[in-house]
Amino acid sequence: MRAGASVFEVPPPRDERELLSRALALEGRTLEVIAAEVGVPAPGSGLRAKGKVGELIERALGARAGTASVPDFTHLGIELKTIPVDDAGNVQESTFVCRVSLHDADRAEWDTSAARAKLACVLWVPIVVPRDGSDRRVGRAVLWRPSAEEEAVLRSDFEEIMGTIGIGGIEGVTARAGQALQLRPKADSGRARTLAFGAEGERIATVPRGFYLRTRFTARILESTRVTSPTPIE
Amino acid sequence: MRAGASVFEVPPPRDERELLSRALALEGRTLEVIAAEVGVPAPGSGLRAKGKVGELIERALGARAGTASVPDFTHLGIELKTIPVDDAGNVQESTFVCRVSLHDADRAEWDTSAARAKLACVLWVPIVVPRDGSDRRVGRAVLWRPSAEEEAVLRSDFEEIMGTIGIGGIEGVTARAGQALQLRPKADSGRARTLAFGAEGERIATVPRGFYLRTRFTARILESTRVTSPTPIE
DNA sequence: ACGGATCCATCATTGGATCCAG
DNA sequence: CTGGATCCAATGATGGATCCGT
Repeated sequence: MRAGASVFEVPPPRDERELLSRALALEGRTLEVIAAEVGVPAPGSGLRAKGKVGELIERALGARAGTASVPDFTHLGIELKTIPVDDAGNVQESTFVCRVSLHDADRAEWDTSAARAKLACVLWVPIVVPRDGSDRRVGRAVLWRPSAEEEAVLRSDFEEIMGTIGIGGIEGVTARAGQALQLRPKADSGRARTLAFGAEGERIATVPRGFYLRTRFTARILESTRVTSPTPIE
Repeated sequence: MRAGASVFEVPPPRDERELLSRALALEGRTLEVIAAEVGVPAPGSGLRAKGKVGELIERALGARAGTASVPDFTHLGIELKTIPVDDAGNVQESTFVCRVSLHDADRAEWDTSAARAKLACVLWVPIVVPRDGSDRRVGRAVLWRPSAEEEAVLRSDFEEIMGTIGIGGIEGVTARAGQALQLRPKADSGRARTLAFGAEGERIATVPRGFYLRTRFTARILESTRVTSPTPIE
């Protein structure tokens, strides 16, 4: 217990096994309980809490959220993502992946992209949000690496979207493009602007964008490892 | 040309081939043109036209719609269904199959049901409804008989729904039941009533119901024979 | 009441906008 | 400006209601 360090601070996990085992140990605990254990105020529900949950779980697993420029478990090559699910385990939201640089999209390649690096290995920690408004709890964590099929879809989406941006078509790209990966605004407001190029090569100012995983893509990842299978015939 | 008969009257088709060939020949024609050819006023678009389109196509194919108690192509064992689709060929609506007798549902069996008979062989005639409001046209007709898999789904839905009604559970059956076949009101208004039985065997008055095919089930039937495949990866 | 269907208010989905801390 | 995400108004899907002619 050194001066200046919280008595509750969790050390970084030494390896993948330790990280996963810690994450699995959180299953069933409410966010309030976990917050108390790591010594931070409990994140409020709803407003004023975006991003707080992710930071709480990072801290609980030893990522020392918000204290340095080295987030998540970079030393293990693992990305942490919390993901809201309902009582039945259904994924409720899309997942932010990374920002997209619009001004040099013509040189982007999937194999060397930030998107691919972020998605190479993800520790998914479901946050169960009960419909009746009772306390949020942690669900069963899943450590995921894309299958060949999944990566093929991601690559295809990436190339389609970046290709369109690369030829000056950013203004024609909506969140409807992409089976798994989609492009959406990533800014504090719709008035934020960043540099891009138009169809004639002219400089244009447009809202910053980021890649997101569609809800249904993440849903499949979590379903494939769920204990009770809902057997969807359709 | 006999007295009393329309000069435009189409004779009944002699066989399946002739019927299908006539239906395929309608592809691309607008409803207005077909109406003029068979000598009836063009069905209005939207309101005041429910059912009119089906009767127009019946007449154009030789079913003599609305003139007798023998509709469709009973002599060939073929049911005609017009089905609205958008410009891209996407099915827009569910399809009425038949009314359901609620008071003797406990004795109903799929093999001898009106629903199975109606769906044994269907000539689907797509009606293309352009989004821009331009004239409706006939699409490419499809003659369909359920595959073993399709019939298994239909049978399962039928048995589940009729089973529930049979034990007095009609008031618990909503249009959410059934993968392919669903039960919905079939009446001129929500105040119409017919005889059924409740959970204690008591007589109850409830809104008349009918079987309908879900939009997505019909969509698959038409997709499976569509020339240009949209390649849905998901 | 039956047989031909479509209409439309309500619910579910989701694309685009936004929130917070460092 | 970045990394952590959720919010919510507008669009889409569909369950229940309805329309017409015989």
